[in-house]
Amino acid sequence: MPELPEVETIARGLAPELEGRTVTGVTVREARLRTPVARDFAARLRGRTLGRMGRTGKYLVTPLDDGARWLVHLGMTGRLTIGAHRLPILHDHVELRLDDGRMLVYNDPRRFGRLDVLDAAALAKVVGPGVDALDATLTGDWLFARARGRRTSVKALLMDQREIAGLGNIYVSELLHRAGIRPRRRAARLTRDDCARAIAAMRAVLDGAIARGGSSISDYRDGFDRAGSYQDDHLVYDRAGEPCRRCATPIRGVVVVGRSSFYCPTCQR
DNA sequence: CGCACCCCCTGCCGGC
DNA sequence: TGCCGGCAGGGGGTGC
Repeated sequence: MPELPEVETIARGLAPELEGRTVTGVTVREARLRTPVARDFAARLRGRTLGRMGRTGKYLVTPLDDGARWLVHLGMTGRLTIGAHRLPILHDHVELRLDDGRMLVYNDPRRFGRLDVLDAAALAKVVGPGVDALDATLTGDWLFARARGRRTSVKALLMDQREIAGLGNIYVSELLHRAGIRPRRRAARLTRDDCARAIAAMRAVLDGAIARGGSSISDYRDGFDRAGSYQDDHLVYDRAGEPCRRCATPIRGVVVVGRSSFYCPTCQR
């Protein structure tokens, strides 16, 4: 579910609420996430004061006062919300109580997410080498260089978190439409100009989505349990058969490297 | 190396 | 109406 704009929205919303707060209690109700919650998770978080929550790729990262980092990945259906104390509801797997009387709840029906407390070295391994999609060093020339000699599709390259961290299925479809590039195009066949347009489109799409609080297709909610609205601005994602908003050609839905993909056969080549 | 395919899970939707 | 198959925004592993 959550890609960069959704994770960024959560981080921006929760950071000022959490900074300086101390974790007074932790309850792990269900540890069987995709990566199981470690046995000492609660012990490593309890009593810690939280620093400023940030985002790298699709990970939420919060520094702790002992030098470790609290890490959250939302998988497909994870939600991390702050609010008044309440009784647990279905799929409330982890609960953090704060010294201001509120609590943070991690709810995740599919349990594909991850919660961990890691030192800097372990965190770097988990997060991987990918350059964050909003990093200013990403340029068309950078992408052009990374695409040289690659036999894979442009879609697979852009979705590869070891290359660019933060893009997922929705935003790759959206940015490729704006850049005029079909998702199955071989990465190595991108021109320098294609790459420049792709990077510019990526920034425009991500900035637009963040401004709208992310896309809420079904599950996504921000840190205050509010939906985003960028799904109303989608030009191609999940619009197979509907008219292209630029040229009215029916949008095509195809499968590329195992993921549903959407493009306009007229606007994209 | 790249990809198809499998897995992890629950929920929802469309077809019958 | 009810059941069942297919599919879903993520990521990791295997084997060809």
